[in-house]
Amino acid sequence: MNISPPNSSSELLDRAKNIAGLTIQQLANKMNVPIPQSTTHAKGWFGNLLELSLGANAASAPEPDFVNLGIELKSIPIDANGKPKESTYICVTQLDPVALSSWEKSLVKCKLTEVLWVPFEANKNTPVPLRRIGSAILWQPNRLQEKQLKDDWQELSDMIVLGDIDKISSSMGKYLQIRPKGANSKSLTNDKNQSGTNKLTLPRGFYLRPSFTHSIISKNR
DNA sequence: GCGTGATCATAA
DNA sequence: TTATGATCACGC
Repeated sequence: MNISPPNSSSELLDRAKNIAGLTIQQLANKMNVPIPQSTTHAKGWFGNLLELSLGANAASAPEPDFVNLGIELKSIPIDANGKPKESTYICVTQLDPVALSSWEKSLVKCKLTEVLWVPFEANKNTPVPLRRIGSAILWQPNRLQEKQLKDDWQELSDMIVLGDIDKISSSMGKYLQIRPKGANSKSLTNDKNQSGTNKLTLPRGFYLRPSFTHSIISKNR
């Protein structure tokens, strides 16, 4: 089942409203896709189902899911109290001096310009098919939120530019953190920011802490 | 390997 | 219980 991209943000919101309240089973049936037995080996499965359902471009390119609208789609697992269970992956940590030169040019800002958050139940006691999809929230960072992200981004980016990427720990950053993002701990990627010759390092990505995403999905409903 | 979609698993 | 560091699957 193929769904064309929405032509406007309101059309996108309408589509999201139409799937709110459905169980994962119901949405999977609607899209005619099988539900995995376990999410252990299908970690991004629900995110992909959501993309299909709303008509996102299926390309795995470093750009928003709805290119024409500049909107990124994020599914977010929440517990019974509506709190995010996990941090939210945003994008890879680019190890390129140009990309790290300013917040405005960063992939993080590009991805977080406007986001459609789709919360869903993820209680471990609820079988995956019975978990329900929540009400989507179309969000743009306010001035405070953008400053919070920018400050963390700046601090972390400065370290990378200075060649201190191996000193970065996930505990750094109040709202935005950097964590490993690779096939495994042996994965390597080229760090172009080292002084002198290039050096290989662990690939990493930017993530939003649960406290930040919680403020987004709780304030708006 | 890179970038997408993320969650898992264990240490703290 | 929470968060860090590790890992899974896919297209190219």
